Amino acid sequence: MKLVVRNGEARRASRPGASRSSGLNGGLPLDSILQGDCIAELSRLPAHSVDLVFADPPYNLQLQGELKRPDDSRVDAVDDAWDKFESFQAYDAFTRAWLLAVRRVLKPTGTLWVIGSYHNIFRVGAMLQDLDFWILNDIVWRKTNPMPNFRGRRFTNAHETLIWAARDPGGKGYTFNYEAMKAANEDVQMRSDWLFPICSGHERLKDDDGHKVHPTQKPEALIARILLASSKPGDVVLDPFLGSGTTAAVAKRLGRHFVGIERDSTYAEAARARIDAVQPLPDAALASAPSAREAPRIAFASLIERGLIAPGTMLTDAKSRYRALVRADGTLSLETAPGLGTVGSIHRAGALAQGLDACNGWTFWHLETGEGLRPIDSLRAVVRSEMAMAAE
Amino acid sequence: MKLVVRNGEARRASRPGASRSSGLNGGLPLDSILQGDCIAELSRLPAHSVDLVFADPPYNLQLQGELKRPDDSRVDAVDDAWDKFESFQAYDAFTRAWLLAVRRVLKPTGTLWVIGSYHNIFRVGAMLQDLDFWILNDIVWRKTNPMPNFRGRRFTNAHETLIWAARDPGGKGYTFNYEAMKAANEDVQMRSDWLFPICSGHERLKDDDGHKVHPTQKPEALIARILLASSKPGDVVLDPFLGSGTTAAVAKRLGRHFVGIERDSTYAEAARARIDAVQPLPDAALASAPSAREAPRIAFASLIERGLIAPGTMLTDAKSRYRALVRADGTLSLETAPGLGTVGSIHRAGALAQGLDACNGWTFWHLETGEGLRPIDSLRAVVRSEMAMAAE
DNA sequence: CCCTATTTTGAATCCTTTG
DNA sequence: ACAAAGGATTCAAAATAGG
Repeated sequence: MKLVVRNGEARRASRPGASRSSGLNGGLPLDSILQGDCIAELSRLPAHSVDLVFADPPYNLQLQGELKRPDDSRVDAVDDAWDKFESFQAYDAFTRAWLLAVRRVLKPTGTLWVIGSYHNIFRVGAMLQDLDFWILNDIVWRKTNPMPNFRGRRFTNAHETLIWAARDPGGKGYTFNYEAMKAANEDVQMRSDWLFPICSGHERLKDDDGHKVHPTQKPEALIARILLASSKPGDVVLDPFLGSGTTAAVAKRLGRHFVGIERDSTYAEAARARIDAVQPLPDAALASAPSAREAPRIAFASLIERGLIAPGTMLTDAKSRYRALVRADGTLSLETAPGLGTVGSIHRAGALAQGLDACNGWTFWHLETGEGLRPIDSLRAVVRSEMAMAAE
Repeated sequence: MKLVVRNGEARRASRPGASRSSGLNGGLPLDSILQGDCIAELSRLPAHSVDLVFADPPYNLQLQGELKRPDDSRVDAVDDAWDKFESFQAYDAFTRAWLLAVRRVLKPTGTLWVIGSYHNIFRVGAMLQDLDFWILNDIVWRKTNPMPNFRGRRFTNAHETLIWAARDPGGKGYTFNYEAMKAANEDVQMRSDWLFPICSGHERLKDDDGHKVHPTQKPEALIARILLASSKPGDVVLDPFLGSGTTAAVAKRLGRHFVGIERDSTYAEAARARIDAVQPLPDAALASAPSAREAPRIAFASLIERGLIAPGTMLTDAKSRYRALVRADGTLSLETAPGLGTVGSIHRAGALAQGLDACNGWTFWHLETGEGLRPIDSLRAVVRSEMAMAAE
């Protein structure tokens, strides 16, 4: 029997536009929790319908009896039935099954995130590769406050590993919000090692007796970085092992749709209540950092058509080593190098001038103005802002 | 044909006592490089004779085409034949074969370290588990200066992964120098995430043309931490993929025996010359740190790891009344006071020397430089600024 | 010699759209 | 499908060059 727990808040919070509304979407039950076995539930969903999967599968911890702290108190370890497997073979078969099911529901441009520890992550990673997923990064979550090693027989296990993979070999077309990640990291590229505290305090779900609802609840900050890095507002995020609902709660807050699958009714119920209480961020707070890649393309010729630059104008590079003449059709003619191959696009001409294979002509070529040399890219910016004004 | 390259310096530097002398030891060719295929060479060695294996196998990078930097310069990729495999299956078969061969030569109490990237480490880790090795930790080497992601399509790949495993399930009896690691880490447990620069500068081996001898030479600081953490002086350290000889050079410096296996004659020859030039540290610099639970906080070891101060260096106070020897694990050994309790952190050693209860070792101990005595605190400032740069 | 500016380089699975 | 073209993209540290 399938129980679909719809989230009322998610519906109320939905914004206009088909891509942002909740509910059934081509057979995909948006913004809801499917209670049941993840492989069975995944197989009911339409193929190629999900943008991002985040999976926190059982770690298969294989703990050897109970662990005590130096003061003889007992460590509350993960000993739930769902984390037990008879053998590595059994764990591999389970991993293979859910990965294949995930693969089917993923869009061709979709990506998968999996988190694990050394107990299981090597098996998951190898299986991913065997199934022709394409690893994009492995990410290390460094914990600011890990559990110490009580016996003093190993290094403090202070991290967990995430794998980020595209659905298909050579994966192209996936979402990576490079500029946003860079901006969030002091304007240098975001690295593969992330630092976050473990989930505790108010964020940690507790039952009426004050016991933690789920033994391995992940911090929202970790999931938020994942969604902000590799999905867009309105995307569909699926979590096949929803647990306490962190993925869904963060997805809702960040204006992404979610589909959660959870077998355990206690977890599913706690997740539903948690998600209902989430207030989505306003659109303005979700606007992504401007991406040069996604900006509309402008043909150099259109600058001429708009009168921003006249045919016959001479362009130079920043150090005035090369010169090129602007022609009426939007091509450049190199002044210095005579003969064939001296005419071409701004990019081709820049490459030819320097003897390189490639060149971004927008930033290479400059125009003499009253205030000195300026890159022709500044003219492109003028066109883009004019287009933006006209569109409103 | 087997060529055994014996290292003369290693013989001359050897100390009295069977466990520290070089040469054939029950069939184990100590302190030498075996030139040949690692599986063939391993199978010739006596079983259960090695304490520690460090392995840096081919990563199977599977690079697609050439990559250029934004300035159009070409990235010098690892495209050597030894890194190419036909398929994951072929790589797995190779991995299985060398792991089994390593397993045979390891003592029952021996441990194995393997380093890799996401291209291969998941397969290595899964195979380790399949072969009944027992994973103790996975360790993340965070690079202070990784190569950036030039196309802005992924997170900067800023780390590599190491797996530390015992030979047998439930592994017992292995060496872990807990106290030394803790003392080297500001008196808190050493974590599973380590920060080191990549190998460059003077440490990087270059040929007569100034080209790097080996494309993937590892930093000595990384190997030193491994040997200091998980081996004892006099132990036998084996590297089945010796390459430029980092493992052997560090082992010799730290008073461990080494056995290196390398197929490529150019690499083997470069390694031999490198190892010959290594001066082993004096015994006094190697004795293990005392198990003092309440040792004072120090970060002194990081100066050693970063090469700002060499093990074996003599420190004095500002008026040159007391002297102490710097040891590889970051502790000091007082020269004047014989007997027990003369080894400890820089603070403890300073207090002991003066007969006081406490002492700030950073300002007490000085280093002779060309410009006179300088407090070691001036070196800490260097590390602090580096760490501040690397921290998030 | 020093100080500053520029160039080089490192285990990398590194693009997208149009025709 | 494939080929061609547009045009977007780098951080830390060491080595080298210039003043």
